[in-house]
Amino acid sequence: MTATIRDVAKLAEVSIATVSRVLNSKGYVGLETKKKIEEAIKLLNYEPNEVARSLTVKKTKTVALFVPDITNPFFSTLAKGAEDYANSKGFTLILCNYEKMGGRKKLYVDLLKQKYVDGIIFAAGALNPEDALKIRQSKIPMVVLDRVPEMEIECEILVDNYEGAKKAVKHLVEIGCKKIAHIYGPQEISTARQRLRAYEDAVKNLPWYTPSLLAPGNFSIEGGMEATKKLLHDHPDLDAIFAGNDMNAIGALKVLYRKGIRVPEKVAVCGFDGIKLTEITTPEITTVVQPTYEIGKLAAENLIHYIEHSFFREKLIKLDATLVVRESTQKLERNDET
Amino acid sequence: MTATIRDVAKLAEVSIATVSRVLNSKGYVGLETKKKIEEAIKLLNYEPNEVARSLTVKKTKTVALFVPDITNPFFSTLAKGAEDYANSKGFTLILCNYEKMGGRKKLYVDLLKQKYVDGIIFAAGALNPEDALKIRQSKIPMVVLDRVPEMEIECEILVDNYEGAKKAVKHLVEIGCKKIAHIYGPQEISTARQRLRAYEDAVKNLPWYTPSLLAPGNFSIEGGMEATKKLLHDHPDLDAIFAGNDMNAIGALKVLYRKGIRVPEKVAVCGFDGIKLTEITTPEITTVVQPTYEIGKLAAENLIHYIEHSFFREKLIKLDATLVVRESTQKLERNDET
DNA sequence: CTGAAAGCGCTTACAG
DNA sequence: CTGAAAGCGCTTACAG
Repeated sequence: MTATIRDVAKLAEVSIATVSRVLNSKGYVGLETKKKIEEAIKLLNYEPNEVARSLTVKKTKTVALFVPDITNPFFSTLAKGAEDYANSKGFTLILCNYEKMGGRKKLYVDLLKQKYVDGIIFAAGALNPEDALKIRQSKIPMVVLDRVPEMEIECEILVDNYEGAKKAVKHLVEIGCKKIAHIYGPQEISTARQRLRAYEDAVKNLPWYTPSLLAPGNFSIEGGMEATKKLLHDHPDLDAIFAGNDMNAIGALKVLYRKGIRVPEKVAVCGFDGIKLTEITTPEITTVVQPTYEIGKLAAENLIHYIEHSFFREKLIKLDATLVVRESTQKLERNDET
Repeated sequence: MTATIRDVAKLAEVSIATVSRVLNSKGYVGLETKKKIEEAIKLLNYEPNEVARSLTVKKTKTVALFVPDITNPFFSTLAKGAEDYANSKGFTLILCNYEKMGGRKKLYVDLLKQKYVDGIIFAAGALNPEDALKIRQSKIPMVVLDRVPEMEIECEILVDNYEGAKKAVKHLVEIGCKKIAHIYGPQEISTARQRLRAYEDAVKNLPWYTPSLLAPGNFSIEGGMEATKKLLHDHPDLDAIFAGNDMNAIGALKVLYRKGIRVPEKVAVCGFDGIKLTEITTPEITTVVQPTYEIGKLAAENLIHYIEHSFFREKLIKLDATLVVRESTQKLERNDET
């Protein structure tokens, strides 16, 4: 049916070992024989069988990406960054959603190991220590886009969530907000913890601060809506919401709009992540932008570098998040005209 | 290192052939021997090597999903539907973005073939006849979520875009719109063509209709913005926009808002697809909802059924799109109170 | 019911 | 510079 290396060898009148050498440009091959072999390859339209190759070299040029939910724009752009790079290197990317996967997660990793997946990228999210350990034991190289407590990771890519969040809260203070609430994300996720901590550090000594200005938003639109309702109920006079992520901010915006509370005049809103959606809402949302596509790309880049050279180029990559001010916090500042 | 079938055989004091039989629950195996083997497997923590297995059975329990852009919410929820199902069947899903892939597309398919990918799902988008043919020649089974001109596809999943679009335009007419523009999508995509045709059929005999009420929007937010600007320029009196997809509608909304044109009072807006975003904008967008997650799931389901049984359960699956009326077209109807 | 042997399509020392 | 042979870890007829 499809040609094999044996067919090529026969046609070129050489051994399969020699064909293999030219295929992998490895070891010496006479110029003449090389020509003959290349012709045969062309003639037969031969393409090496990657599965057979994988069986002997134990590599598949395949990496897996675990995300909590590909449906979240943050993760889909991350995925795109990773996939684009992987593809450019001849790698193939396996998508794994692990939200509420429960026991499946272990199985998934086992399956990947059985398939000789070369490496795994683990995006931020509930990678708890146990899971991490399990994956670690599988010996599959991984890069992690989140801090995993009490565990040495070979390669992490970390965005400075703390500083990013601090910038956001400071900004809100600077524009004159006097009662800033925070919708926090799942506390098993380190980024959510950092953002919360930055908020607390920034406001704990301010006169108006009270812990009831905190509400959980589960990093989702719905969660953001619930949290906002609760916050407004407890603090009708709040004048700003620092949302744990953009989805929360969008939820907040929605509730505020429904209640007829004007943004930013009455309540300013700031998000985190910098997903594209924040540019299309009305008003557009001020947010702390992460280099999301870049993160995905870097993750793939470092992982593939490891796969090909057996060492990580960088052990820890730190990136900054930058505050992008938009309409949702244009409260007191007015520089429309000069 | 890791245990192989040989280790299991040795420990259980049988041949590897017998181990293979219990592994695949295929062929007769004595109860006693089976027990012994199962114990050995447990003891050694043995897990079969899928790559070796693939080499002989020529199947990998892997499917690929081609999408133009995973970053578009429509495709990410489609991907989730496909991945969830694939995973539930022990399959693994490879993500392929093919937007502007150019020559890469062929290579990608070749690569997948070399890797023994069992099947491909091709989402709507620029699957032009040439590409389709190339893929077809690869003999990899595929399900296509789009109409491919002049080509027999083994399994297609089609949403009735024509009827869906018709419902949308009729709705706009019914609420009293007298000058309805349409932002159309890339005409190499059949769904875009169908939506355009439905619009034309619905309005071509109405007195106000003129072809300049059409503008291309490229199915993107930016494209929707451009188109809207152009339409407003040419027709300051237009009172409704039927956008080719939700991204276009979001773009339209944005431009209208910036220009201070109220939606829906002055201009009604209707989208297509039913991505989640349409629920979070202000106003919420009326749209023609496709069963997106379901489409992804059905695609995976039919493809995997084919892979496992060598025939497609259904050759053609037709689904309906339903109009969901929301704020952006609440122009004349008012049923807040009874 | 079970085993020996061939084979899937490659790569990799090892000789020469 | 090139080839014969072993091996990667399975499955699958074929005997028995």
